[in-house]
Amino acid sequence: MPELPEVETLRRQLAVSLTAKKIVAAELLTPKILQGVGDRGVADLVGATVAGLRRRAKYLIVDLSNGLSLVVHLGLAGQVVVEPPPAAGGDARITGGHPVPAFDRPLPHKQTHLILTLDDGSIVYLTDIRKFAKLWVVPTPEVFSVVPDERLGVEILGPEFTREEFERRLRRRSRARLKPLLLDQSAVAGLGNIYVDESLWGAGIHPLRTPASLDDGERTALFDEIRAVIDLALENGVAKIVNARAVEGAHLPRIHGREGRPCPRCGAPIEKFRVGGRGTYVCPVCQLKR
DNA sequence: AACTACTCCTGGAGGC
DNA sequence: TGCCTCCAGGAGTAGT
Repeated sequence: MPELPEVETLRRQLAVSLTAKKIVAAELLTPKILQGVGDRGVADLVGATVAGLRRRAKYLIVDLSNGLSLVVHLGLAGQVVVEPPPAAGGDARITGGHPVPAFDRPLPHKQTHLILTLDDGSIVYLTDIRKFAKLWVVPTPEVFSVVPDERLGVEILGPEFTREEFERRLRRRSRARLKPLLLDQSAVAGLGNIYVDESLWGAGIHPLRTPASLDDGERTALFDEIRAVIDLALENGVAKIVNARAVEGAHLPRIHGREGRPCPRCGAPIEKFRVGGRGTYVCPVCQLKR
């Protein structure tokens, strides 16, 4: 599930709750999620203090005081829960990522793959029902080997995401269909299936259109909508989807996961079809194929 | 360059 | 109730 807004929202919360805390225990319950870079493991995290949290595309980077970094990719169904220390009383769990299993399930459970215990008694749990999540433990200067710029395109929230840079990247793949192009992390980094559908709907552009078919106004609209939908999710809450359906009443998503329901702009029934194997939602009236 | 298929996994939903 | 099939928000690789 987790796309840029979900990972960034999680990063912001973890920055508050983990920074300056020391890791006193680390347990990896599912070894296969740890990716091999050198011989480092989660045991190397013990004794280190969390120096800060960064994000690149959908990767979460936990920088530690001992020169190592823990890099996490939540994949399709990764979830993080931080259980506050018992003494904290009313403090709620911090939760992020895929909402299944329910965040309030007792932890750990059989889908829990990593447990980090901090020196204030709080516990960080990484859960993933599908085991597609990935972890790396690498020296901080080598984080780039996990998240290389040649595989990860322009960062949407960064200063380099300008209209000019976006258009340059569209021009490079002018005959590709927009949906797979926007999903390709090496073009624009951070979008996933939900936010691509939302951006294209916002701009009134059909996912099977190509960059070459867009006029000036459409290119600008698409650029603006990508920023707008990401900002909306960061400010007002991320898209709420459970079992591939939009949660009724949530402000996002507006179109993804809403097959047959009325388009919020024109009222036409939203349609679903497949593009490159991915479930894709469009308003057949607002998003003309042209 | 662009597209498809297949892979890693497991759980939930819907059809019968 | 059970069994079957399909589907799922990511991303890498291989083949056409």
